[in-house]
Amino acid sequence: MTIETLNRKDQINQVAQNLFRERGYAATSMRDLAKAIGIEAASLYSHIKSKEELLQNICFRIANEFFDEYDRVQNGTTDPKLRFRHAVTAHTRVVASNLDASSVFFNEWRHLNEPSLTEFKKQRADYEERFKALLKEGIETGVFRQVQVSFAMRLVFSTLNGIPTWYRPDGALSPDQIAEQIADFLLEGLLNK
Amino acid sequence: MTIETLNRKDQINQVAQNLFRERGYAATSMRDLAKAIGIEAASLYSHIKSKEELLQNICFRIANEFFDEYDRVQNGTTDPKLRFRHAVTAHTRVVASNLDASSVFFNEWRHLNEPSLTEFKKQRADYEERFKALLKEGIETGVFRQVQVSFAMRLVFSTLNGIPTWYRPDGALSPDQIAEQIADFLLEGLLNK
DNA sequence: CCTACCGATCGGTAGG
DNA sequence: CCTACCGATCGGTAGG
Repeated sequence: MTIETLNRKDQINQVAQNLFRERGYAATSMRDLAKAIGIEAASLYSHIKSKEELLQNICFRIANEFFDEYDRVQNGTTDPKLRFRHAVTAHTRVVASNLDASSVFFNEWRHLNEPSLTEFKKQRADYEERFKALLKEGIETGVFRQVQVSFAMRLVFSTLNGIPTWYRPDGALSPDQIAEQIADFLLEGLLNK
Repeated sequence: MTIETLNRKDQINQVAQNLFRERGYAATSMRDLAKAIGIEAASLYSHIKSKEELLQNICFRIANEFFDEYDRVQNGTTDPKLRFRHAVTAHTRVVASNLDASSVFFNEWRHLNEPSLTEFKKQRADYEERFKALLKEGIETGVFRQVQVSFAMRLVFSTLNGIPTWYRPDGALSPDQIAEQIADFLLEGLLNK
């Protein structure tokens, strides 16, 4: 594999991320993708195997980033409040640094075929369990209120996974800044107490 | 228009809501829809004008429900904290009572064509402004913390609009119960203070 | 990376 | 509500 085809392959993946996010996977044709790159649709298949392979690459790459970043920030931290805060900022960092790909991860995974679909759901459930464990830890140590763990986990992820719907990297807030503010919001709420 | 075709039309709209939610608008064919009902695809067009008309009906019906329910609960309330709480519970009630349709409203609106697309965005922006006004009111009266209004509004809607991803009506919590708990979560946060 | 092409499927219409 | 059908477009392959 030459350097030229490697670069072209990266370009295909990047443009696919953007189109899948903007129009949705099903509404994006391979001809749309080829046109955005400037080649013929048939030429795409010199670099990739199928349309679904593009979706798989996006979904599992982001899944890996979530796990890697989580492990990185949890390493050595024991304080429940800080552990939760680090998990939130790690997740936010991955989302804010991969807006196209994370949007596809959140919204287009249902178009995966088996066995990828089952594997995807499994990894997502494993990741969610990590956040549930953090919430449980915080409640048992009295740091968090007596919330229902599964319910709180869903609300936390709703907040975090909604980031691509409004965050613009050219805006006033950097990824680290929104990560801090989202953590504050989840921990403190809106009330002035 | 006979009673039979009216019922059939309602049935088409209801099944379309469900399929558009489960598979996405673009990935749902008119043949899928017809098959789920038990008629031929061509027969759908005795009751509806086009596939997009189905999407328009869903999106604008839900938009109207959001406005109507908001107006209903705000009527007469002046306390900032209560006004916000009522807005959250009203929104949650509409979502939890229309899980299929509200999912389509949140995720499939981009498939609307002009001029519906512009009209949809306008109505959504108007609705969001109402929540921003409530947040601003709460901050100015010292009830809420000094959060950035636009940012807080986005986080609130992320939480509320994520409901269809996890809420199951056959679960332990009723729509009114989750509405209360979500309002608590948004106001109080996670910390045990 | 292209031209040429494949069978399948799409939203929708004509006519009854 | 059906049969029969339309032109357009889909993901992908053969062969160079």
